[in-house]
Amino acid sequence: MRDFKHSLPMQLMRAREAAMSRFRPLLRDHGLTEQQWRVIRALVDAGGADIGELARKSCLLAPSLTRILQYLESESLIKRTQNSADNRRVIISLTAKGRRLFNKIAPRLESLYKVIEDEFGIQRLEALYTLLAEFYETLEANW
Amino acid sequence: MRDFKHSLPMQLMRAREAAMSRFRPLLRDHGLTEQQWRVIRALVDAGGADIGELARKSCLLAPSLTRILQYLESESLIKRTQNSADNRRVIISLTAKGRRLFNKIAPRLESLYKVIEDEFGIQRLEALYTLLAEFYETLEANW
DNA sequence: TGAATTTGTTTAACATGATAAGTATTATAG
DNA sequence: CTATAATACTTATCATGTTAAACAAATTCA
Repeated sequence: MRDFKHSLPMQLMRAREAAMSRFRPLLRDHGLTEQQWRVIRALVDAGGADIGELARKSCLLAPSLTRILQYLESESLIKRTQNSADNRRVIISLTAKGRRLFNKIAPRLESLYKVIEDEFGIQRLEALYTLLAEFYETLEANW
Repeated sequence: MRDFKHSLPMQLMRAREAAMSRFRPLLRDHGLTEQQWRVIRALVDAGGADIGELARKSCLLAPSLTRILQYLESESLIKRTQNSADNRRVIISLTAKGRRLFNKIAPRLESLYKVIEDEFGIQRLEALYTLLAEFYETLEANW
């Protein structure tokens, strides 16, 4: 069998962890987990989205997102609006407090990101992006 | 700020999930989670290892590994041996039952893996491996 | 030697991952 | 119309992720 270290899911995980271990402390300093941050960031991008869309954008499963939104709402970082056209749907958006938190964290994360760009090189990073995008598009297309 | 979809940890996660979603059902059919499988596979590779080594090889945090080993031991898939030279260390190894389970699952996973190789192309897959390895080596070296 | 430190592992607590099942609302077929 | 199916979301349950702290055995060092 293939060498264990030569397992793709493993390699992807290691690479991700190498990057995240640099970002997590900053998020933690602001009382956020990585996943809570993904939700906030997706909301900035979308400017309001129903929960299904938010789950796709933030790469979270619906049950996880449900719990995360309960917490973020309790912290007044997000708010819910009912969609009158479809009462099943709930529209989520950031509060002013949520936006302020984003604005505080985003530039610092960006700085950490630039360090990685410098260390690894923008060209190689772009090559990696491209391969990764092609990879999951290939796999999802043929499924 | 960088486009959200253009976030490296996100891309790595998507790619990993695209691959894992093909493997997980098989593992599940055999009553194993992805992480339990990683431990079994690491043990086949190492043929017996203490918990720290096992944690590194399987990319699991010690607390997770502790719980996983408790489960695998309750299923008689692994066994513990005390290291007489250092009573803090516990040596973990597979039981015959554990090895049999590995032998049953491994070739089927390998088949699924080959499908991915065919879809994405071995060359591109190798290129991806190389970039990923370089990426986390760069990040860990400078940390 | 023996107090202080380090190392290997486990426990605790809370958040998330993963699957299945439940609930309410909307869409669809007959 | 209305029984049925599909959709959007939540709840439930168990396993793992993450951090901090506890614990015991080994090491260091005054």
